[in-house]
Amino acid sequence: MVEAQLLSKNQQIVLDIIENAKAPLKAYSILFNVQKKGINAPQQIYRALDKLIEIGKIHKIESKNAFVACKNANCEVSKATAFSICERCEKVEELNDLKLSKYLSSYSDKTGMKYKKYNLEFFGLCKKCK
Amino acid sequence: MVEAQLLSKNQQIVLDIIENAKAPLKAYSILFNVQKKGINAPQQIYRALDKLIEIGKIHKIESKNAFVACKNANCEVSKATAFSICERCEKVEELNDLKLSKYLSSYSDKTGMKYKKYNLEFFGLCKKCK
DNA sequence: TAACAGTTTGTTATAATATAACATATGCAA
DNA sequence: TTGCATATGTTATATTATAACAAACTGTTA
Repeated sequence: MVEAQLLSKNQQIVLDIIENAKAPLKAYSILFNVQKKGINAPQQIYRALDKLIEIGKIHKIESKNAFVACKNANCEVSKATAFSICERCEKVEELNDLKLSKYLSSYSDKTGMKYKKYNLEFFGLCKKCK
Repeated sequence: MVEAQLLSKNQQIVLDIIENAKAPLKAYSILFNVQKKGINAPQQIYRALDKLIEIGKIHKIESKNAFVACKNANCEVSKATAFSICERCEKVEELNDLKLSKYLSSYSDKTGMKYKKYNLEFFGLCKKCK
């Protein structure tokens, strides 16, 4: 059993905001939302984000420079991530498909290079936007 | 048969630089390299990059904000991209694995959402760095 | 040819994203 | 209670990307 990670004050504030958001949040939009709580500088946001990513609590959506909470229970480390992104409404869902993650985690290319980590982003139209 | 796309002057300059580079290039590093050719502003670079991406001549490595030439002959549109990225030396290779691309292109998730496009980035250590 | 639409270019300015550097404070173990 | 790692606060700056507008070029077609 692994201990639950204790978060610092700023880390918890940032995580709460991301977890309660309905869409991926950008760093500066997080910043504007926490200025009432005494966080004033981008550094404070980015430091919290870095830590939260490191321990797997959130993921960065690279194509959007935005951050989402991890939906996979007890995700301690982010090394295998896959997202579904709607190109119209910008809705983002983390995929949780064991078959897909097994396939990709065990993937090795022609040169025999083995991978420790991957990130996959799918784009299309979600149900509502179709 | 599809006609080869004719590139404008700036588009060709930017493409040449990216094609001759051994690693992904960042927009501003491209800019510094073409100032002798009369290109002075980021807009000119980003416009060329946008067009080159649109027609599939180059791809953006999202995790690095950098650009590489497409290695797949006659790639007209970028809708299925996969890269191998070395975390030590930053070497990036475009994967060209028909099995992988078929698997991902035909992937549909539990909700039945179908995807038009994907981008996959694998991270690890390349042969040299292992 | 002249008028036109579409695209590309050039240019200045600014927005958005992210990190450097340094001083101080806090938690906690030896 | 000292020492160390981590977290915080703060100012400044680097990096990445887009807005907005005017001018030039290209290929139609009236």
